[in-house]
Amino acid sequence: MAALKPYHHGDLRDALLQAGEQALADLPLAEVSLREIARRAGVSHAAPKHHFGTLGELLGEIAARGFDQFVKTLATAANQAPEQTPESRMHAMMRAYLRFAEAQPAAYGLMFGRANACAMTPHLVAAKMAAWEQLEDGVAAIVGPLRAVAGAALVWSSVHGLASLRLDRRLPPQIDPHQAIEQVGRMVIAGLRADAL
Amino acid sequence: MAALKPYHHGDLRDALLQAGEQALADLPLAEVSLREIARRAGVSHAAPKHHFGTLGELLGEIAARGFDQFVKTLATAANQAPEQTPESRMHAMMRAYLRFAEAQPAAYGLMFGRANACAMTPHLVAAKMAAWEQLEDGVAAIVGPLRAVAGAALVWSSVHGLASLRLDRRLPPQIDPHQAIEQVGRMVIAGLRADAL
DNA sequence: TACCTGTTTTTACACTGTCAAGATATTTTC
DNA sequence: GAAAATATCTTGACAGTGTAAAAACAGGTA
Repeated sequence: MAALKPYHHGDLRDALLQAGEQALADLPLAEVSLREIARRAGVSHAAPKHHFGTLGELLGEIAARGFDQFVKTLATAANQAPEQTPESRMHAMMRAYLRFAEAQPAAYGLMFGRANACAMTPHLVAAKMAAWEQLEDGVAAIVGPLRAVAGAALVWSSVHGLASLRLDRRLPPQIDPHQAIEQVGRMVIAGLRADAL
Repeated sequence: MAALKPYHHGDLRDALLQAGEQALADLPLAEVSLREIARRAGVSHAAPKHHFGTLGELLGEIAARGFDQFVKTLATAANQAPEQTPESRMHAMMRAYLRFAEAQPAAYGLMFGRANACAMTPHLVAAKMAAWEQLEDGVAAIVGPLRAVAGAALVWSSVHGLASLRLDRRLPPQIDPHQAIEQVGRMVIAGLRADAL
């Protein structure tokens, strides 16, 4: 149906998001420009303006999609954990978190990195909240609801720290991140249980 | 002695670094441009070229200076810890780490944030290594040298994660970071000791 | 003096995000 | 169906960026 170059793209909004994700995967973040994304989508450099006011909002929407996928990934990881104890589920989520960061470093950078890049679109706010609540629920299953907030801060901090040090290549070379996540996971959970006593 | 506008600045390299640090403190990172720094130093926009090839190297040098200060700050914090046990010294360093990040968010962002911004100048590499070794020594005093690497990964990850979530305002509002660092510190040290058994 | 070397400015280029105005398609209304 | 209104996309422009090359200037040296 679509002619070779119809004036109206038909689904440009989604095409821009996909082009943006692809660009994020191919290029360093600094080179992902509005014009580059438009180029990849085959439209003029000002075409995104109508669908996303600014570059920040476009990236914000991409980050929001990333969070949606992130939540699903962690949920299935927890559900497929070998033993269905709270601790085992939590450790599985931590592993999945690191794998997600490694598999989609660009999206992860947008989602958790310095927020300069993307704007806080409503979708992004909601998706981020969902991710936090998922984590807090998992922690609450170990330490109880009262200590869930602080415990979630520990879990998120440590895994996020490991992942972001890893992505920024700021880990000393002798550290293998997958080995580290095993030990970090054990220690964090031990720390949680110690505090729950 | 210095005339109002001597053609040769005399100490432009250092003046640029200071102007850069000031700019980092005043403006969001995205607005800290080479030209802005040059403007603040009162020189033409191409003057930095000769002292620092590119913007990345200028920022890299600023980051390196940040690491130098960082190492000193953590060392004095450890030495002033109330009890001079390894655990108490480590907890003091973790608190100092968070305070440093809060006091100098821009420098911290350069030092630990996504590395896109600054180039890996030799000074930066060395200063970063020094910081890591300082941390690893502190952990080794708790868990022994064999487990120091993994333990340091845990400590660095968790504190860096907390600090960066904090700076990016990605912590849910009910969390006070100073309260969190107390609990996170306790849990991390408990986790270290549990793993050391 | 004249020359050489290190700094700084000037000028230029390609690129960016965003805006305003125009062109074109789709939808709505009559 | 025709006309008018609206949504979508393009063109062109502006101020800003990083970086490079060439020109202007200062200081030291012979």
